[in-house]
Amino acid sequence: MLGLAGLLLLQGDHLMSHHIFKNKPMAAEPLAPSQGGPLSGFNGPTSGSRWGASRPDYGRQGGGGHTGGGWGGRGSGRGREREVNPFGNDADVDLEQSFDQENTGINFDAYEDIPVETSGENVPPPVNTFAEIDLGEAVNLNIRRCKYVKPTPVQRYAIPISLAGRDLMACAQTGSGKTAAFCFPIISGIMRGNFPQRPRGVRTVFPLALILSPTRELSMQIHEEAKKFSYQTGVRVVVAYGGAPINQQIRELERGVDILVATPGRLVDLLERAKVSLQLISYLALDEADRMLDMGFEPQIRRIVEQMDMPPPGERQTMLFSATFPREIQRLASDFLAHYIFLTVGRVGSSTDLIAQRVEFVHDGDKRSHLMDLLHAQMANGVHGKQSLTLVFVETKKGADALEHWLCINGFPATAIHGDRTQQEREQALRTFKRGDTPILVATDVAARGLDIPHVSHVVNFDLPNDIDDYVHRIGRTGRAGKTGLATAFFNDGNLSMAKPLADLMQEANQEVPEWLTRYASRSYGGRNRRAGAGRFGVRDFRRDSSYNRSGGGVNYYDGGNSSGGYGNYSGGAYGPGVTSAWD
DNA sequence: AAAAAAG
Repeated sequence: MLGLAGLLLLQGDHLMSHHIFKNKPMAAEPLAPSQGGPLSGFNGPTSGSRWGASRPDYGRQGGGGHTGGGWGGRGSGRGREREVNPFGNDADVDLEQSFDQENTGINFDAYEDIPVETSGENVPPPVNTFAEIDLGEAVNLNIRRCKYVKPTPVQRYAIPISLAGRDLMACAQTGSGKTAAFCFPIISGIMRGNFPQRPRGVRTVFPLALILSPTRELSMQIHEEAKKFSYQTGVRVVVAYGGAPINQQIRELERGVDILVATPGRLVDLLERAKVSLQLISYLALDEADRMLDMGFEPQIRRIVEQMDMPPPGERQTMLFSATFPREIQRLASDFLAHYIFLTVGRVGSSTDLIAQRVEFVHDGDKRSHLMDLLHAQMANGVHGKQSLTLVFVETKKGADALEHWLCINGFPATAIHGDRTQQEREQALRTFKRGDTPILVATDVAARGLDIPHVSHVVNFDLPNDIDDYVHRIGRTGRAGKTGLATAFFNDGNLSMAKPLADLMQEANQEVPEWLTRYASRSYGGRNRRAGAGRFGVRDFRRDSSYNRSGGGVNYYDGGNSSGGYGNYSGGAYGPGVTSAWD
């Protein structure tokens, strides 16, 4: 390890003789403010210098070659195999069109009303268009290839914050466009930054950015997206997760990695094998942080972030994303972030129009035949096949297998995804489902959050979850990208604790609440699902409430200028199933 | 209680 560090320093010093060494995580002395870089930039103006200084250098040599960041570095002797085009063959179709002329049929108005609040010191103002953000030509091209027309609310706020080098605690739902929000600044920062030449000839790799996410499929999805965003930028993205052959992943890593997307368990494994060093991490993004803690990942995450060789807060840029903001996440935020900006994005109010929610009283023994009725009705309506997928959530892995089998022997092409299936089976299930070969997917909560599967027109809560947040996440798998969706829940005496939160949620979403459910709700069982003081945003910056903000600053806290307009129009719906976007 | 994630 010491030898490695020495080698690294040596190479770094060598590099410094030709280049401004802006980004030096290992340096003991603080960075000069004028050098900007992702590690400073806390005081507004310095962030500008970063751009100014790099601009002449920026643009690089067209495709692939670039200075500083990038996996090969200059003059790398490594063969540069052709980068697979993640957009397919028609990548450059429509590139002539300008941003504002494109129309992909997405219901953009759905995003106008979403309330956004920021707090913290010197919050950079939000942008309204991608054109206002200087992400660079290559990334701009990819934004257009992705057919992104304008930034989602979380992107409008988070990207400028991140580009200014600030740490970010963002409370946003899946589907709000988070992935792009943290990927764009990371990619652009890596392209522009000058990073030390990474040592070659050693078996350890030194990524510059790390993105952690709770499930393997989510990591895969982030990887897919990040590859699109970084196409032809020379920035290399590699994914590592469990259940897949580690040696293959190690080989991928050894071919070079700038951005590493990983699940915590596999990353710890790679770190223990010294295949990966976090010494040069300049950007750290934790996605679905609350989910990761729910899953008991806190020890692994703390191990990765605090007990390995990652630069401390302030020397790296950290972005923490979480749908909720309970105490444990607040602790994580104060431990992992430095002078962070707090950003909270309300749920998409208008998307309540996009998901029709139904609840039916079904005894456990009747669920199968009831599901069959639903599926038959769906087929009678001619909605099946690729354009209309049905996602059925169940409580247990065993239940998932059983239901899948039962559907299959009854002539319904179904597959299943859960944690007891092999990774191969899981990926295969997702593939055949997406393709429409098996238009019915039976899933446990492994598929509840974050997964973006186009054309899911019906989510069936065969077994209701015990947590209303999980319900919101599940039904959010439909009604995406401005399309309408249907969510059906089977309710019975086993779901009494869900009666009130479910009835409240549906009411707020302007859904018809069955009279029998209202009756159950009024009896108010259980208290676990109360969402205390959630209000319009569900969460608030806890620093406002306590003595945390000891500097007594807070001058700009809840600075009206940084809040989006349209609160007046926002029709409550704090728990609306705000999970629609074309952009996550 | 169940789910997820390292074998």
